[in-house]
Parts: sequence; structure tokens; C-alpha cells
Amino acid sequence: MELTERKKKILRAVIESYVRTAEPVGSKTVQEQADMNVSSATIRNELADLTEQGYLEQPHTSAGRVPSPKGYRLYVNELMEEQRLSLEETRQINQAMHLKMQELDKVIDQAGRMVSQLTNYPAFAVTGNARRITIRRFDLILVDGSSFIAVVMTDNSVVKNKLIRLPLPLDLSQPQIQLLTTLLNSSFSGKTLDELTPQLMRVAEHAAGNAYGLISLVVSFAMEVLEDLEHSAVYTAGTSHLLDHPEYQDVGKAQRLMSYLSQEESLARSLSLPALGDDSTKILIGPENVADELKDTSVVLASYDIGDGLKGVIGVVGPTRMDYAKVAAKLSYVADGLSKLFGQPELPPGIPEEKEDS
Amino acid sequence: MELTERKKKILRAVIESYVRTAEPVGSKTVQEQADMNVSSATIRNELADLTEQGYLEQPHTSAGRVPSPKGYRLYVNELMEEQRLSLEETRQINQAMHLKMQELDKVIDQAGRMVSQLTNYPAFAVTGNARRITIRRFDLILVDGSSFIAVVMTDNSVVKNKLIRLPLPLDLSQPQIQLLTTLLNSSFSGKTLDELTPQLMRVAEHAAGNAYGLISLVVSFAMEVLEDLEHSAVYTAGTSHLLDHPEYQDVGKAQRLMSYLSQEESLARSLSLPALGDDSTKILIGPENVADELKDTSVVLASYDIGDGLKGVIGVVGPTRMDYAKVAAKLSYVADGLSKLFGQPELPPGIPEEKEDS
DNA sequence: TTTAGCACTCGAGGAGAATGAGTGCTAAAG
DNA sequence: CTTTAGCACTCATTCTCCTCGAGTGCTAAA
Repeated sequence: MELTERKKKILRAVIESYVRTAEPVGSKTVQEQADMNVSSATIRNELADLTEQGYLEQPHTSAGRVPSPKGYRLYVNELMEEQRLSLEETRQINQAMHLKMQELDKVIDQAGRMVSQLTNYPAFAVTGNARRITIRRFDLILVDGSSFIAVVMTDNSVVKNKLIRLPLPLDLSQPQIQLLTTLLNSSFSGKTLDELTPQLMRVAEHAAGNAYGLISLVVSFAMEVLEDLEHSAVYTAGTSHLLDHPEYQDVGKAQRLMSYLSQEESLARSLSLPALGDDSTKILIGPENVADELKDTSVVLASYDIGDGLKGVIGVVGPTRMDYAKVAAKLSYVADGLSKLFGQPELPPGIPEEKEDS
Repeated sequence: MELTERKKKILRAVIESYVRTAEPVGSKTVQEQADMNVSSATIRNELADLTEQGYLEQPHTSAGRVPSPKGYRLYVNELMEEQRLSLEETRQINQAMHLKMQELDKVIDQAGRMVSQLTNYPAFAVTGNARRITIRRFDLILVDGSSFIAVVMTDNSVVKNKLIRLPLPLDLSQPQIQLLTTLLNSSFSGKTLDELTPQLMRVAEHAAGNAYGLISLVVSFAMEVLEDLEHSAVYTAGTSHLLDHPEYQDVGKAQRLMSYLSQEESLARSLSLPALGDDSTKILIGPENVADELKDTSVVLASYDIGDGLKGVIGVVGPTRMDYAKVAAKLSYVADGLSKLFGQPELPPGIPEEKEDS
């Protein structure tokens, strides 16, 4: 049952006014807002219809109308105009996007913070999701007789290192290190976390001849790395922005949501489920959320490509009264930025130019 | 002008009751709480004295008394008993203290979160403060013809790495990498951030013969690393805990403080000032804080040693009504834990034992 | 110096009453 | 059949007014 054009126009007017003011909107307001040349009475009739069909709700009999989740849904699907970011806004985002450190998780954390600041809502960012990761190779760098740096590279090209100091000084030599490296690589490269069994490690230790546990030191570091990579990390930012919005003037409500948001695991769970299908952005309105705690909030998600076919998710949480168009636009702009960042692996950052004349 | 024993006892009773209940405490309550065998009238007289001397305040004429910052100060300095953590508590902390990843900033971040959870207040952690850091050495690991891993080690034994992919494939060979490494080390090791001038880089590039910018790629990575290390990072956690406490039922108040806490720079600034003198822990009560935004909150700080003579700070923010004894105890326990963690550089984590029978 | 007694203060909380935005319905007009 | 003017009605919000009671300060006696 399609809505008439006029009904749509009215619904849209209601939503846009409500999003701006957070006040229930009445027939008169609609009349003015969407310059309609019908009387308020007519609009009242239409509003009554829309309410009956479930697109609007009435907090109480003598109040104006408020969009229902169903109303927002229709709005998002059909009525909403794609929001173009202003030049000023893109400039602002681009500028913030010049992230310093290349470390993957820091970049993603930063992106989350940025989105939160940009939208005035809490935001979160999830790093690319689980997959079996394997070790590609080991390298050991001798520092001095009693310490060396272990470098582990995984098959998704993440490189981590750790400085390993030996409990007792035992005067490692370069050839020894060399040998150890070869052994490590031949025994453990290509292996997943599960495959790094204590048995395997013992065998390798044995083969290494020296039983000082060097092998296991390095391998358990590698295990930490793999473990860390396979767990997708969640970063949240700007939860305090919740308090900016009138729907969270109630401290109890705000607190419940905030503490939910700070539980990373739960967030991660509720985000892996609606997994965005193939869409690059998705809007979940109120009860469309799986998690009970989010039943009266909306979530806007955008996915970004980390190379290697993996995707991460970045998103915003807020009241259902949200400027979906704007939020979605900003979010996907940032997500695209991230994709590009990871896509073009190495743009030479260039030497920071000192001011030079001529 | 010293207070009489009785006055002290009363002050202490007032504070401890107020900390528990958040309600102004009256003469009767004091009488019961600190089993004093004087009448409430006597206590009223004493309370009046204490109020006049500024240790207590009266929200309004017909309410009980509330400790003033000066009152808390006296309490903290003289009256407060060192709180011993219960076995249960230390067990809990110790358990949480088994941090996986050794990455310095992650550990510190984690510690902050832990403290917040432990105390039910927002917490923050600051990494060891600025100092001129120099590069100790470079290592390059050849991955394939068009990419290599750059490893930078600084003089405070931090090791960072980055996978560098060349913009154009140019078939690097091991000897070339070797050469490059030597060149990097001879030109740049021992240098601080400031000394890594473009001039120096150009010279090195020139010396390298190949102008493909490899040198500058690696060096600018090193610069990022140095920059990152010299800026002390601030981590905050658990800001939403503010809402747990009745003094922040007022959303406006909560919001102001929360957004202050999420501005890392300001936090860092207000924390470097009161720099803890030599004490390992410090309590700042209400107006003793420098920052206006903290004038009616208290901050408990503890410092921890990152090796190398450097110190970091970890702390808790909350209303002046705070269980200082407990918070300080927990905080310094964690801070000590951190110090130990950094102090004994490498306790071999051991192979994760699989359940083995006998 | 302590205590009992008592008048007093003042915030918290609740009951009404006034306000007014916005509705639904009816009946007339287009 | 649709639109509109008119009007009675509803109900959250706001304000005022009042009561209640915890806790005080003061006085006078012990």
C-alpha cells in the first residue's frame, strides 16, 4: 500500500523537523515547514492516517507526532536525499585524515574518534574480522650478547616485533642467531595459531640443541601476535557525546547505553551479526538492532576494505532521531578514506619539506 | 591551631559517613557512628566549631554537614588509615594484571582500564614523559624484490617496525639492503628528531647512490617513531563511571567533566604540572587542582617507573567525596605492578602449558 | 562543660490549578 | 469526495502553595 505523494511529503516534513528540534511536531508546524497550501485540519487528517499506518507515533493524545522506527525506515529508504558533504566539511575531514602513525590499529582508532567528533555521536571502529592467520616468516636481529629483536611477519603482511632480553646472559653470536632463524622458519612458518602446539615447540627446541628456551620465547611471542590479530579489536570514542542529545538527559538511560558501549565484546558481537551484507553502508533503526540495549537507538555502519579481502566496520550510535543522511555521508566518506589508505599500500610520505625559498 | 582529639574523631566520622552515603550528616548520625558517649547537643557544638574553622560546610542552614576540601585534606593527611587491600582484591588485581601483549602503550592503556573498573571512577594513564630520544640502530629485512621491513630501535630500547613497499618494483638484492643498512646506521644512529634534517637526508641519499628515496622512506618512518615516543600519550577509560555517582546526576555537570576528560591534551597538561614531586602518590582535592574544570573533583595520582629513569602517571578522577584510602591503595598497587613489569625486563612467559596428565 | 529543650529554618515532595499546544470530530463549503 | 473552519477536549508542563521533618542554634539548667 503506497503512500500518496502528499503523505510522503508530510512524513518527510515531520521527520526533518523532529530531527532538528527533538520536539513532537504538530499539524501547524508541518503546514509551515513544507509550504503546503492546505489547511492544518487537512494535515491533521493525514497525520492521523500516517499514525494509524504506523509511520508516526503520538507520545500522548495531545502532543504532536513523532516518527516511529517504521517511519524512519521509509524515510531512509525512499525519502532521504543523498547528502553531499560541503567542501568545508570534506576539507575538514581530509585534514584530520592525515594520520601520522601507520600502525593499523592506531589509524582505525583515530578514524573512530574522528567520526565521533564529526557527527557528535559515539562512534566505534572494528578492525577486520577473524580469519585464520599464519606466520609468514621470522627474523631475528642480534642486539648484543644477551638480547635480540624478534620480528614476526604474518601472511597478511602485518609485521610485529619484540625486544627479547635473555634471562641469563649467554653471549649469543651472529651464527647462532642465524641458525635459530632458519630453524624457526623451517619449523613454524605457514603455521596457524592452533598448529603451534607445545609438542611442535618441543621438537624444535630439541633440534635447536640449546635448550635455553629461546625458541619458545620467540614462538610464544608469535602466538601472541596471531592471537591478537585474529581477535578483531573494537575501539570506541566519544561516548560522552551521548549527553549532548536531549534523549539522554535521563542519566539512567545514558549510563546504560554508555556502559554497553564500553563493553567491547558485546559491541563486537552485535556488529558481526548484521554484517552489512554486501552493502558498504547500513542503517539499523531502533528495534532493527539485535541487541536489547540498542533497541531504541540507531546504528549507522560503513565498511571499509583492509587489503587482503578483509573488511572492517566503522559506525555511529545515536538516538533514533538522527540526521541519517548527514551521518551516513560522513561515515562513508571516512570509510572510503580508510579503504584508500589501506588500498594503496605505500604512498611515499616524502621528506617533510622545510620551508625553502624559491 | 591543632584540633582536639574529639574534634578529629568527629571530623573523621563525618567524612566516613558522608563518603558512604553521599548525604549530609547530622549530629545524631555522628553520635551513633562514632560511638561517642556525649549527647548530640555537644556534637552540635563541635560541629559548629569545625564548620567555623572551615573543615565542614553546610549546604543550607537546616542540613547536616558536608566535608569541605580543607576537611578532606586534613583527613587525608592525618586521619586516614592506610587501607590494606583484601586478599580477594589483590588476587583480582593480580589476575587482571596478567597482560598479554607487551606493547608498552597497550599495557598502560590496559592498566588504566583496570584501575577504572577497580575503583568505579574514570581513570587515566600517561606514558612516561618527554625526553630527547635518539635512534640507536636500523635494521632492514628484505622481504622480496619490492618490499622490505624497516626496524628502528631507539635508545630507550623501543623497537618499531614497518613494512615498506616500494612504489615501483626495483628488485632489491640482499647486498643492496646490506649497504643501505650500513649507510643508515652510520648516518643517522645517535641522532635526535631535530637532527634528522632534510639536508642530512639529502646527503645520505646522495651517498647511497640510488636516488629512489629509500633512505628517506626509512628515515621518515624513524621520525614518526621518535615523534610518537616524545609525545607522551594519554589514555582514559571508564568515563561513564561518572554517572554512577550521585554528584553527577546532573547531566550538564557530568558532560562538562567528561568532555574535559576526553581532551587528552588538557589532561596531559594538568597532570604534568602537579608532577607529584617525589612522592609516588598524590591526592589533589577539589580546588587544589589547577584546571578549572577539576575544581570540584578530586584526582588521585600514582607514578610508576618505566625503566630508564622515566616515570609515568596513572590516576583516577572523581568527586571530592571519594574513598581516598581505598582508591589510593588500589592505584598504587597497580602502579607498583607496572613498575615491576617494566623493571624486570623479561620474565620468560613460558610455553602455555597444555593440560598434560602427570 | 555538657545536656535537655525548644523554636526556627529550609529543602524536599506532593497536591492543585492554570496554561497552552495540539488533537479529533463535526458540520459546512468547495 | 475533499477540504476547511470551529470547537470541545486532553494532557504534559509549570507554577504556587502547603506540609513535613531533619537538623540546626540558642538558652537555661545540671
